[in-house]
Amino acid sequence: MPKVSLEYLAARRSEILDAAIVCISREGFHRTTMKDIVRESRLSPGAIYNYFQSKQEIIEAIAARRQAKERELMLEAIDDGPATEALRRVGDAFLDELENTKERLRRRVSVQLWAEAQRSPEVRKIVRRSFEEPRKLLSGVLLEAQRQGAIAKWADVDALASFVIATFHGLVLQREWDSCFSIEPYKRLLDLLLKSVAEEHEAAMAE
Amino acid sequence: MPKVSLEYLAARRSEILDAAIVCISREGFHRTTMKDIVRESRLSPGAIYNYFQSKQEIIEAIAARRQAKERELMLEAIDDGPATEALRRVGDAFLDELENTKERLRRRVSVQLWAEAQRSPEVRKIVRRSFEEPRKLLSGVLLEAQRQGAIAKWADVDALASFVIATFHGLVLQREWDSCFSIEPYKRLLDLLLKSVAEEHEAAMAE
Amino acid sequence: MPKVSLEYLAARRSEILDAAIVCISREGFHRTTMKDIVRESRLSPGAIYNYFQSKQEIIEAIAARRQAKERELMLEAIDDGPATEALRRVGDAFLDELENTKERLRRRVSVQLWAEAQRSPEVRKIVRRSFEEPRKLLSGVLLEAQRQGAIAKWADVDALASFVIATFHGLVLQREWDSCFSIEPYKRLLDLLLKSVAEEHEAAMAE
Amino acid sequence: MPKVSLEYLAARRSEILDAAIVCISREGFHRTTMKDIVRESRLSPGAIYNYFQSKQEIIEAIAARRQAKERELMLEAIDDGPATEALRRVGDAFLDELENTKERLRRRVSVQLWAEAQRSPEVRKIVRRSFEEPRKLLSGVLLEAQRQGAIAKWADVDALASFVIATFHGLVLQREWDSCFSIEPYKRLLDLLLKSVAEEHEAAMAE
DNA sequence: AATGAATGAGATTTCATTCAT
DNA sequence: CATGAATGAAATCTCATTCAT
Repeated sequence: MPKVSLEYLAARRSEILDAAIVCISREGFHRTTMKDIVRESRLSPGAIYNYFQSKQEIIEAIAARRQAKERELMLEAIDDGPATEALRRVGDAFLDELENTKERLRRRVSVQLWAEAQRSPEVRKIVRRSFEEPRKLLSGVLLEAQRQGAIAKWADVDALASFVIATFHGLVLQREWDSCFSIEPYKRLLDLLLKSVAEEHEAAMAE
Repeated sequence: MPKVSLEYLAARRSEILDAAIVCISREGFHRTTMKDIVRESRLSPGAIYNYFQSKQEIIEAIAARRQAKERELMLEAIDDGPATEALRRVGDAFLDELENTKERLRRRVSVQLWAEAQRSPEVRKIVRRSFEEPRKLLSGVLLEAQRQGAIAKWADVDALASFVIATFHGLVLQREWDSCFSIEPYKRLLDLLLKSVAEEHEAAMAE
Repeated sequence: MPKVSLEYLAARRSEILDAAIVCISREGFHRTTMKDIVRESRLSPGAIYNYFQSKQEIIEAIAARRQAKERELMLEAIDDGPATEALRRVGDAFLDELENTKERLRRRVSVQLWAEAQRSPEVRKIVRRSFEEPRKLLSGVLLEAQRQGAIAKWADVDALASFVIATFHGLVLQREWDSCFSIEPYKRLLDLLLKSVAEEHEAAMAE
Repeated sequence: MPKVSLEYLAARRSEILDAAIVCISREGFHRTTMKDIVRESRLSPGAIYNYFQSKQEIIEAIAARRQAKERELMLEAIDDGPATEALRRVGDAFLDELENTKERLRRRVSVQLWAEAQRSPEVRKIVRRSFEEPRKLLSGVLLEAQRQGAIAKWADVDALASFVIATFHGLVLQREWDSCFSIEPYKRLLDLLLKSVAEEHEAAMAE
């Protein structure tokens, strides 16, 4: 029987991850030392190692938590109205989040995750899931929209889903470095694209 | 005055960078040790430090070389025909490169550069340039296309340039992790978008 | 006055030592962590620290218990028959034990005690006693045997006692690592030695 | 091509082992820190790790060097005269060494090796060899002595070799802890044993 | 210029021990 | 007395960098 509740343990774990995210968003994963995380979390090295077996496991946990969160966000956006408008809702949900300060912190960490995924099989597995799962969810709802006539028959909904997600990831990067960044123009171009694939007479994607 | 020619020095520098890229694409920047680069370049630590003052300077040089190369590639694509078709040429040039094996290696390193840019001001400066310069070049040629009537007056060419570049960066990431990745669908969607902004009667971006 | 009986306390102490012996025989003293002992004893760290002030105290207690046990074993063997046959009885008692599985576990720990005695004064004191006391007991009974004429006058019973004990310790080590180990030959050689020192006409040890 | 000669490298390696032996003989293997060895060897941590991959590898190298040295010592003693006297020569060689100050240092480390052999397969392999090889060499020369008639036909030379080695190992331990230790009595008892197995009429070991 | 052995600061991790509950 | 989460000193090992040759 545990001395403290499972909730307590989960909360502590989460606190450590929060502290780690702050550090990693500042200095990157590899320049963040365990000492940094110790300081930020106001715990001791030993305490942290009671919750995570290694520094590597921390970045994996961050990746997993992130992936779960994004999945949730996307499911909410998808289910929150008619399928015909789902893509717009998803776009708004994710794009609006980009302006949120805390979210920007997490997006900085995402870039670190991408870099780490290139060498860590564990992180790669999770990052890969965070690419494929949203694409499948989006594909699914776009297919439904297509059935309902909101998207033209000739459109390739899988490609559309991939395209939209790729654009979003590119925006995450631009948000970081582009000095004159603003969301609005992207929304308009996304809308424009949506309208294009809605038109029956268009045949660009047909084969 | 140097004992060996400047060409010799530049060639050696370049060799070291090539070796470093191989290592970094395998293990990431921070997990790549100087020893790794020494082994891959078949030089000695001392030799490498004759060409670069630090490991950090190596990643900066990689970023700079990369940025110059991309600039060149874009200039070529832009200048290689009528402005009205420039975006298509640029898209093809960059997208086709994604399938090139050596290029994929370099793109893996790009992800490392993005991660490193978050903490190193030097790398950030170069990465930022590699975001902004292509955007300006693209904006310029799109503006020209707009003047020539290939793009509708109401279209925001700056946003369009940013959008296209964002999409491309997202593709670089998808190329890494998405198992069922293929370029063709993206090209079609890009074409579709181009056609949308070519049509006078469309007013989505008007204000 | 204690809340629980002294017997209970002693039993718990003993249980902890048993658990520690299992761990130490597996991984050695220094590679055995308190966590290991906690797991093996099915207690908690705090509980163990109620019975022992430190990990060091545990190894000391093991040494002391071991020493007491050996003393007892030797006293039994000595007192269990005529002095003239005592050495043979002692030899049998200890050698036969070497085949006992549980005893082998303890003998493995003995080797750890020897190693630890080299740096810990406390352990050294006990280990030293476990060398000297048996030697004195054995010397005493051999002297008695000599008085009774079973051992020749010229024989150095102290040296003989030391010699026999040294051989036994060497066997403990061989038992560990020698693949083709068997007790019988040693018993015969011991007998042979005994007969040699029993013969009046022999003068090898005289000077 | 190496910057320095192979001899230089071997000498450095050996110096490190010497330093380690001093430390380990003082504090035992596990209480000896790399810092201790660094201090004693007047090198830096990094330098030591150029010669050994880990602390564990240091103890293994010590074991191996020790084993080689003992082998050499035994071969010398065996070959240095008639087989009929070999056992006496071996006994003298090893026993006399016990009084040597530097050798005592090494013998203390041997005890640490025995303890470490219980958990490290690598060390165990070497320690095992250091038990079995001397036994075989001794058996061989005793067999030759037996052929030459110096040892009775009925004697079990394998057992005799094992017995002698066991006794020696026991002495190493007694040398450490027994306050009134002296070599002479052991030599006499060894001689006595030798004479016993030389006599034809004795039949104790016959079967 | 090139070499590569040496440096040593600093990183990650362990684990004996404590103490609030 | 028991619990087990927390502590933090200290251990092992790494690796960017230097410098005598």
